[in-house]
Amino acid sequence: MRADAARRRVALVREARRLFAENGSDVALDAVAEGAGVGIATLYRNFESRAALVEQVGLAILADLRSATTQAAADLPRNPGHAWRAYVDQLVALDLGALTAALSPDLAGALHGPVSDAQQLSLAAVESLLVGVRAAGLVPADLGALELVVAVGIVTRPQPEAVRQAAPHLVDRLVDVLLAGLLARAGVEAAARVRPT
Amino acid sequence: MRADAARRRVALVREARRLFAENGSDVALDAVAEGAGVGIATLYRNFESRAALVEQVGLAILADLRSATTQAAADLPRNPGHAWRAYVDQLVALDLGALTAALSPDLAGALHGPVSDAQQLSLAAVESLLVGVRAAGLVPADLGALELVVAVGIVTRPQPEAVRQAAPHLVDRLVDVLLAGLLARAGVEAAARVRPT
DNA sequence: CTAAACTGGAGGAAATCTCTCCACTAGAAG
DNA sequence: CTTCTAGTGGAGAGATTTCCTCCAGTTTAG
Repeated sequence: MRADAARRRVALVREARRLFAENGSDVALDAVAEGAGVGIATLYRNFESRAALVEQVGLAILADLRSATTQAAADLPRNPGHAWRAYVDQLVALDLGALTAALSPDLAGALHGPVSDAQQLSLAAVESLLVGVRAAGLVPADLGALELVVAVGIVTRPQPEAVRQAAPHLVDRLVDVLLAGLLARAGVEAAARVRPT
Repeated sequence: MRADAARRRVALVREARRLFAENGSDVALDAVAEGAGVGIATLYRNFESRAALVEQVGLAILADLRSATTQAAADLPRNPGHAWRAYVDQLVALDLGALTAALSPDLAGALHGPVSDAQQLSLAAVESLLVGVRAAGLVPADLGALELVVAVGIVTRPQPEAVRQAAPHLVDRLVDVLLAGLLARAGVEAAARVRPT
């Protein structure tokens, strides 16, 4: 494959990811091509169907999720509180909204196949990270990996311009409050363990 | 106006509200008419333009918001914790997602006019409710009315089927955790007031 | 420099959406 | 019950959007 062709392919996936996260996966393919600065023909040559493009976007996001998670797992023992907070911040920047909300209709048909495999790997990583996080008392015992990922996806789904303007930094605050809430719940559990009824 | 005509008009607004909340305000008007069980011509006779329909949906939601808020304000003195919780649960059932997320692009042009007036009234009501809620130590002092409304809108925006299936009851849990987080933050503030640094 | 890989975007086909028109249905007043 | 008229539904023309192919021309690698 020629070098410039590969570059264009990457640009297409990146732009598709951006647009999917912003508007859902039903964006016009023409818009993806234009946004990536390539002709529409190039898109169709690289991705046989819309589903193929969606799949690549899904894989890219899952790969990022997995690497962020491994990183956090390595940092956790040193400073649990800080590592956990930094991890969640990374998740926020990850277009999980695109994965869970926008892509899921298209990915539903791909319950088997590479996306599903990548998803299992990533979720397993998150789950094993959560073992340490729970032990550190940062989240309640019943917080699951899938639940965490979907929750972050919901909170960070991009909002229309008017909303962002009406309540700037709202997402950051929401994340702060959520983390505080998880911590509080973990605290309640711990107290119950120490002094059982 | 004939009685049956009025009934159809209401059905149209109700169906539009449902569909806007579910899919954003760019639903096909044909779909709204069909969902309401009336012909497309009836829709166009009642609402001159798409914007007129959107406006009515906005007014309906804002009216519900306001009445829920007044109700809660009346209940608050008797039992703050319970009233606050019940209020938030009501907000969750209110299609605020439709108001903030789906409608805002169309409503942006209506910055003056009936929708804007209704919004100011409703937000003023929420603000005055929050005075009591803050005093009861249930939320931090800097939680604003608009922020609360938009936050609930974000969290309750409807999710695609696949997401709902992957993590059922997630929205309920999110709301629980959020309330716990707000409470915890309010607690921190209170502690700081008692024992200032 | 040459061959082969690769490109862009015009444009036809297909789908979708908007909105009008008018023959008809069914409330309401007497 | 009859009559008058406000109100109805849905076909379909026209406008818009999206999909996808085709090929003359450009760019890279060797």
